[in-house]
Amino acid sequence: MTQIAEVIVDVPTMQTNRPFDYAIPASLTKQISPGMRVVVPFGKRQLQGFVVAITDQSSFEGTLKEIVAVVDLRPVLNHELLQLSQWLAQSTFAFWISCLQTMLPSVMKASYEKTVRLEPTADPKLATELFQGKQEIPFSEATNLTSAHKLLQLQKEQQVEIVYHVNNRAHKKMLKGLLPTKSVAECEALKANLTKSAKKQALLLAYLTSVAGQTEAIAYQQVLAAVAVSRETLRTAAKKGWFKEVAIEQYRDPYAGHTVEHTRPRVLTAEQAAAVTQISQAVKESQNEVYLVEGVTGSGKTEIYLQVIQDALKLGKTALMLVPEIALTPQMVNRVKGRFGERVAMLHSGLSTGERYDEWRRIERQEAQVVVGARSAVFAPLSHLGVIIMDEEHETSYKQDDMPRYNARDVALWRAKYHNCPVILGSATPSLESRARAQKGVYHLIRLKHRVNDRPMPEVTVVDMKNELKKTTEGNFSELMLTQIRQRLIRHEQSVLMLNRRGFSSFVMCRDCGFVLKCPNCDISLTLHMDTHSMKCHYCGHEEAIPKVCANCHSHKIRYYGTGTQKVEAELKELLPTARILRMDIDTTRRKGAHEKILNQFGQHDADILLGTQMIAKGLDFPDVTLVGVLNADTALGLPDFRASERTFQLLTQVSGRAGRADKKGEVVVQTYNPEHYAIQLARHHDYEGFYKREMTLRHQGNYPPYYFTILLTASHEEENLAAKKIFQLMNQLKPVLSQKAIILGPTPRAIARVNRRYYYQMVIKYKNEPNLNAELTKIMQDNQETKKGIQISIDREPLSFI
DNA sequence: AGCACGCCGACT
DNA sequence: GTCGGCGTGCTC
Repeated sequence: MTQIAEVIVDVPTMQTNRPFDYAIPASLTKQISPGMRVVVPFGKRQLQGFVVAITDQSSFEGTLKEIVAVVDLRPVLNHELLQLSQWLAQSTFAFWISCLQTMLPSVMKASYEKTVRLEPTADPKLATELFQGKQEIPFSEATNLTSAHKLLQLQKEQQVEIVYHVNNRAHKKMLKGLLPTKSVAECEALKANLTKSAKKQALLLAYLTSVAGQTEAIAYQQVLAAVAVSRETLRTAAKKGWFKEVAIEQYRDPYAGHTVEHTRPRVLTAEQAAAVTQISQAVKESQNEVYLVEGVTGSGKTEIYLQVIQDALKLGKTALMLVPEIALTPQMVNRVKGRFGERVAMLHSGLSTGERYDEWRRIERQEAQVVVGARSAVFAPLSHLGVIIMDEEHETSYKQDDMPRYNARDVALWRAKYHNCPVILGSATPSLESRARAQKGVYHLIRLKHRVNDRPMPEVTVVDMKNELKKTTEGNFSELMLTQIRQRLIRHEQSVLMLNRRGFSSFVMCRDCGFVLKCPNCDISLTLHMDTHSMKCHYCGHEEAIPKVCANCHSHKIRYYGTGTQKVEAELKELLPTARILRMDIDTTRRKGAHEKILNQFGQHDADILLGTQMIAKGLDFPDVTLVGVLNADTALGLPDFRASERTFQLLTQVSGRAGRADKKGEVVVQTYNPEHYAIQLARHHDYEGFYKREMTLRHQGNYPPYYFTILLTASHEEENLAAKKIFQLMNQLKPVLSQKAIILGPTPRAIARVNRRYYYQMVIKYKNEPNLNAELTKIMQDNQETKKGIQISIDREPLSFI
C-alpha cells in the first residue's frame, strides 16, 4: 500500500491553510517522517512543505502527486513542536505554515527561483540570442529580453523549459579533515617501506600512529598545526589510503575570542534558598506548576534561575531561559556562560543568520542543554525540558506584533504543560495578569522582600515641573536635577538620564496644572490628530476640538507634549559645557554592535552622563552610577491605553534599580507634571503591592484585563469608507454571537489612521466567557479571504498595544 | 502567493 | 484578427 504524507505547503493564504496529500514514492518511504521538510509539486510550481502526518489513505478524489524530494535527514520539528505549531495557528488566527516557519531559524525558510532552460532540440539562434551561450537563465532576465508571451510560445514548441527551483538557504560550514583508518602496526609497516628521503611522510606516519584507533575526525587545520607537513603531503597520503578524508561540520562560534570567566554558584540568602528548594523540588517531581517570583532589582532573581537550572541539569534535564532582547547584554551572557560553559546555547538578534542556525542545531542535537534567548527562543528544540524561566515576565517585547501574533509567555506555559515541568515567571513589577493569577492561587507567589546584602533602595525624589516652569524659562531640567548632576561631576561619579519617548507629542496637556484631556465615555486620554485638527478617543470614537484653554484651570499653557533626545543633549551641553555626554537612542544604536559599544564606553568612564530613551532602563549595571534622572515620567500616562499607568510604574521602578551599588548609595530624581499620580507616588516608594491593589481596583471598575479578555480586530483598505464599512459589518456579524456580558469598544479609526496608503479601522471586544467567539473569528478569517477585494483583516488576541 | 483561464478594449 | 490588461478560482 502506498504511504501518504499530509503536507502543509509554503503558501500563506486561508485557502491553502490545511494539509495537502501527497504520495510517498517507494524510494522515500524509509526516510520520510512527520516534521521533515519536503519539496512538493503544487500547481505548476514546486514548493517547500512540512510533513505533518503520515497515513495510508486520502479523501482526495483525484490522483495524488508524488513528493519530489526530502530536505532533511532527520525531522526538524519533533512531535511536541508540531503539535505546538497547530495550537499556535488556531489560537493566534495565523496560517499554519507561518507558525511552522517562525519556529525554525530563518535560513531554513526556502527561497524560490524560476529559470528558463534551453532544450537540446532548440533553434541554435535562440542559444546565442536569448541565452548568450548559457544553458539556463533567470526567468526575469528572459522576460527582459523578450516578452512573456514569446517565452510561453517557445515552451509550447518545446524549445525551452521553465524550471522551478527550491533552494535551501541554510549552509553548514564544512572543514576537511582526516579519519584514522590504519592501526598502529599498519602505520609502522608503511613507515618501514618509506625511502630515506621521504622525511615528511615519515613525520605524518608518526602522527598517524599517535592517533591510530581514534574514531573522531581531525580537521586538517589541526593536523597541520601539530605536524610540520604541507597540505600537499596530506593530499597524496589521502590518495594512498593512509586515512580517510572526511568533511567535518564546523559550528560558527559567535563567542570565539571572548574569554569567559568561570563563575561558581553564589551563597544564597534565606529567601533565595527557599525559592530554589521549592522550585527544584517541582523540577525533580515533574510538576507543572508556575512560580511567580516577585523581587526588586538586586534581590538576586538571576542567581535563583541559575541554581534551578543547575539542579535540572543534574537530573539530566534541560532548561530554557527567556530574557527580553535588550537585557541580553554581554554581562548577562557571560554570567550564564561562565556557569554552564559549553552547555549553553544563545539565541538573540545579535547573531548572524548562520550563527543562529548553528546554535539551533547544537540544541537540536542535544549538544546544548541550556538555552538563553529572546522571544523566539521559546521554540528552541530542547527535549526533556526540566524548567522554563521567563525573566522580566511583564515585558511587552515577548509579544510578537506580526503574524503569528503570539505571546512567548503563553507558549512557555504550553510547553511546560507538555513536558510536565515548572515555569518561573520573574519580575520586579509583574504584569497584572500574572500577579492576579498568583492571587487566585493559580500560580505560586514567591516574594523576595530583601535585597542581597540588604542594600538600601535608592531614594527617589519627585520634582513637580509645573513649579519649575514658573521659576525658569521652558527647559527640560529642573534646578534639583542640575544640582544633582553637577555634584556627580565633582565627585567623578556617573549619571544616567532617561527621556521617555513613549507617547511623544501625541496628547495635549496643561503645563500649569498637568490636566490631560480625557474621553467622557472611556476615561482614556484623547489622542491628538493633526490631520483632522481634533482630539479623538480611539476606543469609542468620541471626537472633539483641540482645546485652546485648559478645562481645569483655564490656563492658556495647554499644548502638545514631547521632546527629542538630540534637543535635550544640546540643552545639556549648554548648561554643563564640561560634562562628557553619551547619547543612546534609536539613531545612535542602529548599527550592529553600537549598543554594546556605547555601554562599554560608559562602563570605562569615558563619559559622565548617559542620556537615552527607555532602552537604558534595562540590563546595565555600572558601579559608578549614583544618579538616575527621569526627565519626563508622565508622557506614557498620556497615552490612550489602559496599561499607561502600569507601563509608567514599571519603567520608573526599573530605572530606579540602576542607581547605586553596594558601597555607593544611589539617588533617583523624577521630573513630572503629575507628581500626585499614584503610579509615580507608588514607584517612588518602591511599592509594587500597593500599585497592584490600586490598579486592580481601576481595572475592575473599567472592565479591563485581567478582569476581561480582549481581542483587537482591525480592517484596512486603501479607501477609507471601505475599511470603515468592513469593520461595522464585522461588528454586526459578531454581535449576535456574543452574550450580553461582552463589551464592544468602537469601531474607531486607528490613532495613525493611514499607514502605507491604507486606512485602518479597529474595534476591541472585551469578554469573560464567550464559547462561540473563537469559531466566529476563524470564520471571519476564512470568509474574508474569499471575498477579499483589497480588504485586510487582522485579529490580535490579548493585544499589548491599542495604538 | 503564483499561475491559468477568461473576458474585454486597443492595436500591428 | 491578436496582444495584453486584470478579475476569479485553484493548487493534493
